[in-house]
Amino acid sequence: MREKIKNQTNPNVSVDCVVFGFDGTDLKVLLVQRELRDNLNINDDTLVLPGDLINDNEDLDDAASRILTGLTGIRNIFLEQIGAFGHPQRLMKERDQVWLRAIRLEPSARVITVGYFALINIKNYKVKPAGFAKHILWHDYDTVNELGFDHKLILDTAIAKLRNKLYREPVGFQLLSKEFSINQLYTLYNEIMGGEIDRRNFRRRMLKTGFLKETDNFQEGVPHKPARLYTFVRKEFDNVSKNNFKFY
Amino acid sequence: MREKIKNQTNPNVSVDCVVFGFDGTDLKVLLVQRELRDNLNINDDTLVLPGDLINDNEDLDDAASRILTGLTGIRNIFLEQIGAFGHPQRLMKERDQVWLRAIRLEPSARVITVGYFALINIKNYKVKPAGFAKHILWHDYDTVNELGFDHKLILDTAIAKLRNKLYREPVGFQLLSKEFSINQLYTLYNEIMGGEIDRRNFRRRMLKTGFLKETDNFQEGVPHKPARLYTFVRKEFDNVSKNNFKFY
DNA sequence: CCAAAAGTGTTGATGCTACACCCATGA
DNA sequence: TCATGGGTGTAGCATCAACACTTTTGG
Repeated sequence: MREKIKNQTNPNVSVDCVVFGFDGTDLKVLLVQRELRDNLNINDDTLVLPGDLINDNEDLDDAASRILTGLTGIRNIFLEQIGAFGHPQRLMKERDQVWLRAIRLEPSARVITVGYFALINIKNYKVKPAGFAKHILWHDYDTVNELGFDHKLILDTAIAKLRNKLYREPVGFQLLSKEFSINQLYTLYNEIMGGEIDRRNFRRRMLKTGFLKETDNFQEGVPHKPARLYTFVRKEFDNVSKNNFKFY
Repeated sequence: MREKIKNQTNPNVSVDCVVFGFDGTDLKVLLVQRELRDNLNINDDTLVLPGDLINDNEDLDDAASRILTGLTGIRNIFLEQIGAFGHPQRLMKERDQVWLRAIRLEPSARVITVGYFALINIKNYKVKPAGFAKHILWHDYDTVNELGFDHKLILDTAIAKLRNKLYREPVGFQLLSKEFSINQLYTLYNEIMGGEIDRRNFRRRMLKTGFLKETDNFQEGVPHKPARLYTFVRKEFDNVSKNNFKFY
């Protein structure tokens, strides 16, 4: 049997992470198949967000970092708190309880969770060979249905927060490679906003700001005219942004 | 000696509330002088946000409501979560520990707090006779200095969130009476934004939207031309707001 | 030469800023 | 009649949405 939680774990507070990634076309979310992750045999294919109870001497942000580094190997991930989720019944669905009884010292304890969202460049995340890491998967954001616990609610809150941030802050660049084309940036924004941004106006607005620095590099291996690549210059952005800049 | 906390209280999770009010001129915050509130004798005049540990069967939002209703008598207060604050040392300043030892069963327990902010019309809050409620006070937002625990951080986060919300959502009306003049609305926005909004342009923009319905009532008892009063019509606002409306 | 995406320009409407002055009222 | 805030008007500039066509490359 699996070793249960250690003593310094706080039984009442957990952290869950919504990790967004972008593959050039679609927005993705990192999900965990909990039965596989925890190596159980309870016939449960429920998907959940990666998360864990916090340690008693650990800051909330650090707990979130710990979870993400454990999953992806990446350090210094862009991370931001979504908020606390504490409905008294949030762990009480029967399926969820089965899993908790298998894994927790106090399966019926009241647990408040603190949600975080992260943005990572999907190419920096090495998908480990199937079988070893089958319990982790990049799921299309658009087609996520039910998740375990209240994780769908956390995901919905995360996307709202992301959209909101995207409006004024340069977080989109976290999801792209260091060099990117304007149209990749456009696709990203358009996808996340689920909406109809005009491609031509978007391009013009971005270029006018001056915080995109053009490089001498172009896309390679594409079956059409290769686009010029740009980098994001934070210093320039900070100037522009004082002037109440908006991305869309 | 004061009765200590009851058994069903969760020792690891609390809720703290930032209550903003507006008196027509200045933005105010509701603060508590903790020694007086808890009827202690520990020579401690530290100001803190109103807050409490949550009960184990109680939703976070409900805990915040409970605290506010207890303080002000008002039910159905506008309330919104700010986020969780969980630095491991957040209760460990010596002054804070003195107070905790006097009041808590587990004064050194790790406590994560969830912050909320509320907006109330200052006139709906009956200030009780001094002596009885001296421990509660409306403090000018501008002149708040240090607070106990990490409450200054929570307050700073709250004002940022308020400013952000103010931009797109009609929360300002929560701080005014049902009927208000355009210039009262202007003063409120200008005060909260700490900034220089043009009064005339603000008025024009607000009136153009159509979600302010003019009444036949005017200010009374003012030593100058009485302003016409308006009400806020949410239904109209929802129309306008689909169209990406911004307040400033 | 075809497909597919990159890249470019214009026009009209709208909104915003930055202004200064008169009005109505109570004291 | 004076002080105080209430209320109005305009002109120029900047921004934005809406829209279609040409260019460059790989296959």
